[in-house]
Amino acid sequence: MGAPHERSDAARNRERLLSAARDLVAEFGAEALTMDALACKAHVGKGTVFRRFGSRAGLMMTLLSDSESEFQQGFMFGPPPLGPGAAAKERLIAFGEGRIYFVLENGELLKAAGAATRNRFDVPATKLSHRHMEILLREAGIADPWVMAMSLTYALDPERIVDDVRVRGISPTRLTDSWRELITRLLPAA
Amino acid sequence: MGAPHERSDAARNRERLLSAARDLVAEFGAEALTMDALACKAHVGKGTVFRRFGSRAGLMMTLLSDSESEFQQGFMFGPPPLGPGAAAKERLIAFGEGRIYFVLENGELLKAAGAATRNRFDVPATKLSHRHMEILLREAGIADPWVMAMSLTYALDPERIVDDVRVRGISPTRLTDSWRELITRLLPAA
DNA sequence: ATACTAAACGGACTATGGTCCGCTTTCTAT
DNA sequence: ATAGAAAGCGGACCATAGTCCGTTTAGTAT
Repeated sequence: MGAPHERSDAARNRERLLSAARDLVAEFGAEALTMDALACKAHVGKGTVFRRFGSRAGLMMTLLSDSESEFQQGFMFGPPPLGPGAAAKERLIAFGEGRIYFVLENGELLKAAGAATRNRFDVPATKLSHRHMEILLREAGIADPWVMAMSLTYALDPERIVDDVRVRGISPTRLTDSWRELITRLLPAA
Repeated sequence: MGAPHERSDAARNRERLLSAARDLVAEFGAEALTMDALACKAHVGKGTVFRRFGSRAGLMMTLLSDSESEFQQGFMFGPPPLGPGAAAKERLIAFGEGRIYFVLENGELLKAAGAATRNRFDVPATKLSHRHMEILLREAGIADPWVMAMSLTYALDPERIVDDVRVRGISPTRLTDSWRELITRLLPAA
């Protein structure tokens, strides 16, 4: 990405690693991916894996980045009600619904990305989500949008959503309905 | 606690372990406590530590149980507005405030207890909090109290509260104010 | 083509939570 | 007091994330 050329061996190894990681996730799931197995499958030393991605969480974030930036495009530049053009309340409702389905599709990766991080707020996508909600909440007249956005961020925590649906048997619809009720009550009627 | 006598050696070791654990937490903090160090300090085998507490999370929960049950007493049997006697809205506000201060006092232990568990909802105290809020939300006419209580549970996540205050520099007052705003808007005016 | 340098490499090593299982101790029934 | 059974014990062992550092290699300047 930066100016200084990436060495050819580095580029080759990155491709190998990414490809091997995708294979392993596809076959055994993100939970089961170990850094040793990845290094081995990619025919690369363990040190190389960690230099490239920093940590297991970093690897998961890299793996996520495609679908993630697609979702981000949606709420930042896409059509209303998710994108700009609708009222803050409608956008927040759409955002939460979108996020819930996004998490249910990429749940394993997201959980794995958040788990290894000291505070899960370090996940860049989470920061961006928070900022987005903060702006909408400010627009809607919430007194302390930053803190309120944090409450909502945790309410949409990947672990929470995935476990509600997969462990505790709550249907996605119940989650989105409840989110709608939460936002509807939270924000003053239009 | 059940009928069958606890063997005297088991009882002795439990005391040793608890005492050693409290010492270690007091001196180095809960984060820094390792199971090996605990076993060593208590002059006990590592297997004994795990048989007694099951896991690191289990140990932390045991360490918490005193202050925890005190807080639980407060919201279940204590005086209003925290305890029974006040309106659901007031009780929820008081509950959140109490929980925030409780977490700030026992944050390390709580984080450690939640971290090692598969889903942090496994922490018994968390389950109880959830149930308490569920009941109050039902009383206040929320459509899906179980799910809404889960959203609020995550909004009060120990990791969130501790990191907001200690890492992101948010004052406890801002947290409680925002919680009050959240509940006030969420629940219909009395 | 050669020599040089900075980047990249790899895998042994560490830290730590958790498991396993053969040995020891306590309790109880006789 | 003795023997047998059940509970408890301990520490070697395993899995896995992450670090360290001596060695190799790709690019570059001459």
